Amino acid sequence: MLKVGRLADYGVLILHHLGRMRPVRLSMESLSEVTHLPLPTVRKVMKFLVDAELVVSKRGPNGGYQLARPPEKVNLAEAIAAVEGTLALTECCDAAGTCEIHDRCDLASRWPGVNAIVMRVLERTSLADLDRFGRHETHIPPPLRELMGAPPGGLGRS
Amino acid sequence: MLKVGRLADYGVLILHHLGRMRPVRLSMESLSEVTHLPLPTVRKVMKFLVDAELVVSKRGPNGGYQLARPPEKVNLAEAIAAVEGTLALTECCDAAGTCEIHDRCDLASRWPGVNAIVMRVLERTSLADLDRFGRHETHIPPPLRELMGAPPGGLGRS
DNA sequence: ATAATAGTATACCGCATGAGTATTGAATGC
DNA sequence: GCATTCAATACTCATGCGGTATACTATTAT
Repeated sequence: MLKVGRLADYGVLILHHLGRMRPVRLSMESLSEVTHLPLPTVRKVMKFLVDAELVVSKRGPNGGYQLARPPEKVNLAEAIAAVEGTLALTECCDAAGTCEIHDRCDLASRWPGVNAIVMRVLERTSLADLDRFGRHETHIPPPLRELMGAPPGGLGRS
Repeated sequence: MLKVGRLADYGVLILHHLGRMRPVRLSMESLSEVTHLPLPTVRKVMKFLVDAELVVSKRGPNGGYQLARPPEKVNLAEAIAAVEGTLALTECCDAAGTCEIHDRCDLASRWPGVNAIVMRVLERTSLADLDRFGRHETHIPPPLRELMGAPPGGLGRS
């Protein structure tokens, strides 16, 4: 189903909210309330986000979390990766992949390319870009348009 | 981890192979051998591919499967969807979604937009395009370049 | 200093999902 | 009618993931 796990989804949701609230600091409890997610779940997610340095935390009374960077500078790829680890469409794409067929598979060398493209789509979509997506229209963030307009032969890094 | 299931991966592998062999007809047993996948697994996958009308089957002696369309006309989105059902990054994107937060979620209306873009990337990448992906370079299939509405004359790469 | 606040770290459970397998049935062609 | 090959169903099993509980540590206001 090509899905991102719920926790990662929650992560994006929380990051997005923190982005809108910046630079206000929000406690886990506040986040739990505003997102309607159970507190223990929020706890779990926040740990990932802190480890990934996407949010900064402060303890004590009046502590809480705030987005480490402006929302334009946080992309979906890193948000998802923070929670779920390396993004990999297939095992072939994962560094720690353990596909038994790998050696004899015609596609083992092809999947990473596909993976890279999907990744870039996510990389070039920021938390701020999310606000521009409506339910039915497909707004395309400028950085993405640029990506796809790249000359044949691939872009940038290889 | 944003992954596609193994069965779907197998599906693409098989479709790709059928594409290269077209219009030769291949039995499940042959497919099992050439892909190094267990026969029962191939059976399972083929059912999905037939139901989705991506391959046509023929029974009896000298029966087998062949790709229903030329490989340029079969894209990754439908290949994956054939095995895994509707592609949906999150529950919000799924028609049959049952997200408890949905009503109160800030992003419920935004995810489908992101989903749509990723989908298009997959839609515009055909089985034939796979051959153009090398391990380390990121070739972008022409239909994909065109997709994002790149201004005429194209843009320099980032 | 102390208490209240709030983040940090672990450890556990149960269920849903998906991978893999086996068996039996139906169609085709010689 | 018999060999061949696909079709359909049903089942097991393990893994992963979502969800939860609990105890601990750090910070700061007063």
